[in-house]
Order: sequence, then C-alpha cells, then structure tokens
Amino acid sequence: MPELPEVEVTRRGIAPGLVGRRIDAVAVREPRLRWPIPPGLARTLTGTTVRRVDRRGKYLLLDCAGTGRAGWLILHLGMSGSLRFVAPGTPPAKHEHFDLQAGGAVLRLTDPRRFGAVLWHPAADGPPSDHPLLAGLGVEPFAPEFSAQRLFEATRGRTASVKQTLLAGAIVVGVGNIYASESLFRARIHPGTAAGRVSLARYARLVPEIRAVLAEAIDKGGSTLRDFRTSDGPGYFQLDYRVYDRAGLPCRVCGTPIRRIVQGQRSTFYCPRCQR
DNA sequence: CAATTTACCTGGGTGC
DNA sequence: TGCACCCAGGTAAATT
Repeated sequence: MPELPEVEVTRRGIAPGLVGRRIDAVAVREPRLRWPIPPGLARTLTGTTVRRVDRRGKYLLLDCAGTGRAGWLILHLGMSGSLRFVAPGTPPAKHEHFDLQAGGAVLRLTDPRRFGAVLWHPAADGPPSDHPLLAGLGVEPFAPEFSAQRLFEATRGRTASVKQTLLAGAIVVGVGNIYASESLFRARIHPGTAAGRVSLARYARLVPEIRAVLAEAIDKGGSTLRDFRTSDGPGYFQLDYRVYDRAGLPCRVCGTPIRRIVQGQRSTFYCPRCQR
C-alpha cells in the first residue's frame, strides 16, 4: 500500500520526466475511481506545462499552467495505485486507467481497486491547500512545525487511542497503518493508550521515531527504486518491520510474541512487554 | 458542537 | 471450478 514514503519516492521518480514538459495528450480509460475523473480533464490539461511536482500528505500535486488555464492535478494512489512511465503506444493492460503524455513519455496510472483519485483544482479556487480533501490535513512530519509540544497540545483531552489519533492524519500526515505501529514500538508506547494521556516526554520520544521510520522507508524506496522510465514503478519496498505483520513472532528486542489487536477495524501490532 | 465510531468503496487472495 | 469471506486505507456519514 502506498503510504507517504512510497508517494514521496514516486514523486521523486516522476518529477524529472514531467517538470518543464508540455502535456500533449491525456487518456481516461476508466473514470470511476474513488471519485469520478472530471469529464473535461483531458481538454483542461492538454497544452499546459507541468511546472512542479509536489506532495502533500499522500497527495501528489502537479502544478500545470498554460494559456488561460492554470491549476493543480491532484493524484492519490489509494491503496493499490502506482504510477510509471511507459513508451508511447504501449497497449494498456487491465486496471491501467489513466495516461498523461508529456514530451514523449507517458505517465500511466494503474489502480486495481480504484481507491485512488485524479482530480483538478483550478488556480482560481486558491492554492491546493484550499481543496476540501487537503484543507483538514495535519502538518508534514518533516516540517519543523511537527513537534512533541504540538502533538502534546493537540491531543489534550482526547480519549481516542494514540495509534488511531496518529492514523487519522488531522495532527500529522503520513503516519499510516504500518508506520503507526512501527513508530510506537520504537518509542515504546502502547498503541491503546489514550492520546490525551500520553506525556510530553513520551511524545518527545515518538516524534523523532516517526521521522526516522519514514525517512528509512523513503531511503529504502530510493535505493530499490526501479527505472520509472522503463520498468514497473516503485515496486513497493518493505521496511524490515519490527512489529507490523509479525503477530506471534518474537519481538526483535525482548523475544515476547508480538500481538495483533484491532483498533477501528484496523490491525495494530505491538510488543506487550516493550510497549507500556 | 466536536470528537469518536461505523460504513463503505473494490478486487486479490484464501479456504472450503 | 466456484463461491463466500476476509482484508486493506481514507473518506463520508452516523452517532455519541
């Protein structure tokens, strides 16, 4: 599943092939994603030039501008989406729903479960941060604004578990299901603890661990990164998980069997001895 | 009213 | 071979 690290690796992978290039053609083969791909998108995009490729949370933002048109193409990979470049004329396989042809390269979106999104945010509607899907997002985990103090203050009075609170993305983005379990393990915090009852000192342990685990995953993705021009995209890399998906296996620190619990219909993994 | 919980979208994989 | 069922993440809707 593409989480923030995969999306960031994708951003780095596709940006060189897009920035400064003119969009020559757009193909929409299957508009039924999480939300419909806007009907006029091909007409809007064709002829614009990609100025930047940014990321906000798990959203990719392509800054596109041309004569009389400007805005951002918003891409989300959902839980099964990926992007890669293919040679022009490559016949689309099943689940390959969307193409962006720019300067001889074709960026192709594959998404079997169609939980992803391709949306357009006109510049006239303000910056992308004004878009309803982006407006409520928390801070970026690598931004200086993300601090133990901020986490502490934002969670006072909250009764929801610290794991679910991180996952919700309203305080900090990018801590998906895998990285929530992993970072809480590294910080030795029990995932079931009410967010409002976690001390400032514990959040001071957690913040650097969140950054470390995300940075590690990005590095790993960068190092295993395939050629976005010819091959099949970022190929989801796996961190050497310490607790995630390790139910029943011995904790790498103390040997106690890792437990799996369900919080908000989602799996959480933790070590009952190391995390309290 | 804000916080919290539940439902839903889809299709690959699994087990019978 | 077919089919019921589970699971995944992010958002909307429902509920507290």
